[in-house]
Amino acid sequence: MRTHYCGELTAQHIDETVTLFGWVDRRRDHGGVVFIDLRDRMGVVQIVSDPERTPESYPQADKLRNEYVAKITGRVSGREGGAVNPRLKTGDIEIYADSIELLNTVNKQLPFQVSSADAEENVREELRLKYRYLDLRRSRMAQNLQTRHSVVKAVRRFLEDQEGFMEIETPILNKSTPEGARDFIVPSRVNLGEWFALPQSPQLFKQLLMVSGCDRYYQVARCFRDEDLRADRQPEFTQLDMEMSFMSEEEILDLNEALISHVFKEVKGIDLPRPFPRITYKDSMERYGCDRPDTRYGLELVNVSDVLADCGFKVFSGTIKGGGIVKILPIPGGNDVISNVRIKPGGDIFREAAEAGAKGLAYIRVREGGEMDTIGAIQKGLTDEMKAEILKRTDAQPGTLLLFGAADEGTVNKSLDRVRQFVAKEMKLYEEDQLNFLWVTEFPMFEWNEDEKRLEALHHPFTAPNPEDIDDLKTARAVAYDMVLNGTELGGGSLRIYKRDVQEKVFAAIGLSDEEAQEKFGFLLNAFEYGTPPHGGIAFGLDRIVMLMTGSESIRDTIAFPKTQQARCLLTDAPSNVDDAQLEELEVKSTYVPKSEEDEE
RNA sequence: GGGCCUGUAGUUCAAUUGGUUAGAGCACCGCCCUGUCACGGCGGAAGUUGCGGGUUCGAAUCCCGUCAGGCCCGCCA
Repeated sequence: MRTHYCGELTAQHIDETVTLFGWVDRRRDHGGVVFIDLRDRMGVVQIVSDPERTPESYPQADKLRNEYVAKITGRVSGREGGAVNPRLKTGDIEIYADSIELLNTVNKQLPFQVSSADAEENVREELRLKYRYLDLRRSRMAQNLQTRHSVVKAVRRFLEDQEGFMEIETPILNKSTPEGARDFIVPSRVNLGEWFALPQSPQLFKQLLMVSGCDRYYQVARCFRDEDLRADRQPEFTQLDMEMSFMSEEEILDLNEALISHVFKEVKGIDLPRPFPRITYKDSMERYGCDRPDTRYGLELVNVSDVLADCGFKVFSGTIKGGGIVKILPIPGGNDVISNVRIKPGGDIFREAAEAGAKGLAYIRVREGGEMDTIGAIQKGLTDEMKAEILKRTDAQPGTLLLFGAADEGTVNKSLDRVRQFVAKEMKLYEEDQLNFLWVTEFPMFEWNEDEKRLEALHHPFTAPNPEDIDDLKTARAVAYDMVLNGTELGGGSLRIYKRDVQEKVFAAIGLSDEEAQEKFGFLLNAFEYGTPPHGGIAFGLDRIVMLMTGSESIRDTIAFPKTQQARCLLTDAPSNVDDAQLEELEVKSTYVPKSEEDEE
């Protein structure tokens, strides 16, 4: 039996006889003495074998190669003087191998090097995913899985042991819901011609659990969305899903700050300052142009529409008269860092703005004494009063570069937000290890969907409207909140509607007829008739949290077996064809025609 | 659906910008070496340059198509 993990041995174990199981991370053969770095999921320890001190094990030690699997029994021995390896956690000790049992060999050339000594080498992700079992042996990925586990463990300890939450599983086979992302659908053999959908979130079930009196529910919940993939989006992902009854918004935010603080303390040893700062959605859009601002740096946007409404520069005044706005992104020190070439068409900063829909980027360079250096048309079009007001509002100092966005509000916000993030990254305005948490609150209930010419729930249609705004639902604020870390949304939630009449009004606002509402959500409306408690909740993206905590660039590096951007599993080659017999039994037939055959017809 | 990037030995990268036999580190195989820890030394094997077509006296390099992977837009309540 194994007595210890390789990576956990220390000087405390000196003179103990231990039995280890692991993989050969590296082998150094000196012709008489052989050193083997044996690795398991806890780390690496050095094994020593030579013909004089360990004659029994030496012939076996000679046969070991990279990634062979071995059982090793031996005595823990302290290292002395220069033999100590301070770079290794187990570097104070080594094991003299009394016996080495070779349990399995590697029979093919390894597709890439697994050893932690080669960790800095960037192996193609395609290969890593095909041989994921080898990739997960590598130290970085093994640590990511460990961190993920530690986060979940900390969440469970906090919610269950300190706060009385209960984990309850909700169904994977569900009724398909309209609104939101595309569903993955599953045919029912028992009910031919009918379909299940995989859950996009356990939203309705967790609300029904509140009706059931479960009071404080959580779940480590797998969710499915059949949409295109990104670095931070997989078709199946994991949410830390919570719902609680009889709690105010304030109490829910406080509990969740405590939860996240607990996780960072347990997993990273970091004490987060509390309470987390808050900003309303409205303020966030005004000051940052987005609803999940990165607050590690300033660069706040300044609205100058009222100042420039009547200015002589037609691009500004015309835009404002046409219902648009003009905002400034002031960049202190930007004059020295950002050349005109980069702001004009063809430049990298222009491109950032243009990709968000901006047609151009007007600019003013603030010089000594508040002199403004800019193109003639702006110079002439602005009065001295306007210039003074701009300097005042932007608090611009000599050296500050003012970038202007002039368009409809959405385009201005989107483009200046992009430029703001781009510039901050390039000017290194923040430290990589900074952690700026933020609550964004008071999201609007709805936004206008131009394509479908109707209101759409911004969060989801079960979100409670702010009681102050109940008279005009269409423009109402919701009691909804997002937790943001360094510009990434970690999670979001809301108080929920728990009265039938309010829920019906919200369905009506998004254009659901009574019949549709009844067909899709009748069970929920019905439940509201039987004593539903006031309740609310939140859901965190576990993959994203782990991504940020491990410094990963993609959530794929936090998931054991992720899909590629084409939504394929390179390891198992899913998805794949199924037998005709399987389809016949389900009375399902594919109408898909491969592209090549289409052309032939 | 769209834009951009990548694909060369098992692997990570080169290849003087279209010019001789496509090179190097690590891995692999063999020999040597008793204190290394990215051990060292000597030698060896290893390539349909993703695939298909084209331009050219000549293509890893240029063009077209295609496949795979990645980043982004759309999409993701």
